[in-house]
Amino acid sequence: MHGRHKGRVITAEDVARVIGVSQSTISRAFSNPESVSPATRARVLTAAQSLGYQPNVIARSLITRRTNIIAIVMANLTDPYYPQILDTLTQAIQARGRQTLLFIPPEDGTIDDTLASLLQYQVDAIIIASASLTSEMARVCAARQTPVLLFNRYVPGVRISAVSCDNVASGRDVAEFLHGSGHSRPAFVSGEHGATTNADRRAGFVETWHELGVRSCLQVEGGAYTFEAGFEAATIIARRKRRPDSIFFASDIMALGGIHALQQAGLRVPEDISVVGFDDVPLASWPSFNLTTVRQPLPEMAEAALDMLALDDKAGRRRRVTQFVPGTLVQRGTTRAR
Amino acid sequence: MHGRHKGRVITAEDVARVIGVSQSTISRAFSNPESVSPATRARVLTAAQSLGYQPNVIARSLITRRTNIIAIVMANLTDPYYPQILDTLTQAIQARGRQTLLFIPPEDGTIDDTLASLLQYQVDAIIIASASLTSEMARVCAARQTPVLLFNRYVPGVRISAVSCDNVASGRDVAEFLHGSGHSRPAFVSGEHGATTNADRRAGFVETWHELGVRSCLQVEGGAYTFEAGFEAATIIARRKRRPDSIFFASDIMALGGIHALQQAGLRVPEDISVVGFDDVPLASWPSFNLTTVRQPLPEMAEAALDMLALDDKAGRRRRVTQFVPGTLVQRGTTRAR
DNA sequence: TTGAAAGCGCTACCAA
DNA sequence: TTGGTAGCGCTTTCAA
Repeated sequence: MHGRHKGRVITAEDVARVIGVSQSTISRAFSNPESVSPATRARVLTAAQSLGYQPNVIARSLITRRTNIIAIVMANLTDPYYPQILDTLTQAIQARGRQTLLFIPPEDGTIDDTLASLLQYQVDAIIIASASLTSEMARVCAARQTPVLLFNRYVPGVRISAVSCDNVASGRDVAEFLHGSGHSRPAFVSGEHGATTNADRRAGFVETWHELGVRSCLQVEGGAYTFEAGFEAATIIARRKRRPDSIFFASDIMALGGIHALQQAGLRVPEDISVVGFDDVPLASWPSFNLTTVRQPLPEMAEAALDMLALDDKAGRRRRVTQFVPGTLVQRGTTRAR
Repeated sequence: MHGRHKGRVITAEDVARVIGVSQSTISRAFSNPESVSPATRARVLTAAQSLGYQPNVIARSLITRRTNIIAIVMANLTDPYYPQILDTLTQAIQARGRQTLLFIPPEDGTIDDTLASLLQYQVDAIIIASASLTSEMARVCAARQTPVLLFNRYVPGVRISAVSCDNVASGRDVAEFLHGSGHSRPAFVSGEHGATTNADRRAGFVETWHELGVRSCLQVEGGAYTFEAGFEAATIIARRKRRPDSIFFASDIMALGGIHALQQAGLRVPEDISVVGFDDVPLASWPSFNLTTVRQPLPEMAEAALDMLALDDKAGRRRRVTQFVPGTLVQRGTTRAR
């Protein structure tokens, strides 16, 4: 008997008529159950069920000024790390009773246009998980009272909320781990140029080796978080006279490309050279890779992000800060003590 | 000067007041520009720009009964094939001026609950790219006039629109290719039990070998589209006395697991045994895998899906059929002529 | 080409 | 606890 009313959508008015109460009562039974007597509520729910009625959340949003929709802006869905982020964030969003609007910005266009069209949808918040945004656009969002948060990155000097893995600390961890297991000739292969993720991982890693008394840390520019970039960087490293005994790649995918290059150059991992990645993407734990890496604390990062957005805080008073969540070194088979 | 009105959101009424026209005119200038004189339209747009006005699409949806939002239901974001689907679909949706609401159904719960909450959001259509749906729920959606489409799967016997790769034909292609390149002892490793994708790939493959006069095609149950399932199936195959000379895995990820198992068993791919996968996920083309596989025509499938949903057809008259789009065999390094 | 007015389905206030 | 009523911001007739 569900909504058999050919084409007509059932409204609260319809339900009200059927059981002889006012439309307001139907509304209250759904949006504020305590304000209706248990008996009435039961009758409403039963009638709604049999008529196939469900509140129209669009109409609700118009008056409450809340859509319960959170936008996620994300390019690069083909990089295996991003789906992980999307999965974690979306599940966290749904766990809080919200829904996810997914935006993939066009490759060429600026993200500002994307954001503008997002704002039309009256989303409650925007989480940007790739690309950045101009300070102009940040101002527009602020004026609209729409909280914006950068996930997995931050923009130094711009006052936008951000949640990121503590990349500096993790870089340190990797350096200390390698040093502690007897390595003394480290190398770092960087990823996307200009990304804070990249710069911070390097900074933590390189500085720590310095503090540990190791003067020279070889640094090779990868240029992108890709298999090919890792491959090429490792090829260069493999050809050096004085080879490093360990390489820290700025991402797992780069590390996998790097390992392939090292093996092609006749080097064994980890016997001849240790390799550490970053992200702990699903592939990293596959037996064929078994990559030592840094796991980003995605669930904690997602929770921190949603907390910062203060979705339930009607006053709209939220902290605008950058929050760093520590990662975890996961030891697998691509490193070994020297 | 963008929307500096502390907290107040700019409405069409505000713009109207500023330039001394009616609110209707503002509305028309945005939703139906031809119905307004060029001069007026220009004034409206200028004023809107400087005030930071943008139409509220929620309010618009309430009256037009179209949200321009399409829901995608997808679990398994960690499997690398699904992000590819999501990416392609979302970009196609955006190219048609719509937005994507992403739903990840809870692992335990039925998809019916998910769909119910989706309908509240008044989405214009629902694309289900993982899991299936009950015929009961299909009826509810039909009553609500919300078109539903299954992507990458179909339910035989249930009248729901569906778009899928032509898995039977691709299974044939693989068989013919292997036969043509001198193989004569084929094996098929199946994936998720009960999935049409799986059954169709097998059917096309096995039947074709029969037609080609090869009686026995070894069939091993993998049970899931996972690395481990492929690994275990290949381990069993490697132990057989009379080994196949080629294995067709129901998915790329399984094939990669299988290759790892074969290599551990001391077999060389493709020298001792050829391997073919399915999907052409990004990893498949990485130099370290270089997997021969079947590429699913995702862009074409996405276009077909959106066409079938007939979003612009106000009459709501849509074909309810299953459409199969042919895939392409991509020859790489895991197969060779015998 | 433009404006006035009705109303989309709901929430929220106030009175009963 | 319930009902009446006034909108939320927009689109869409219908007249002017």
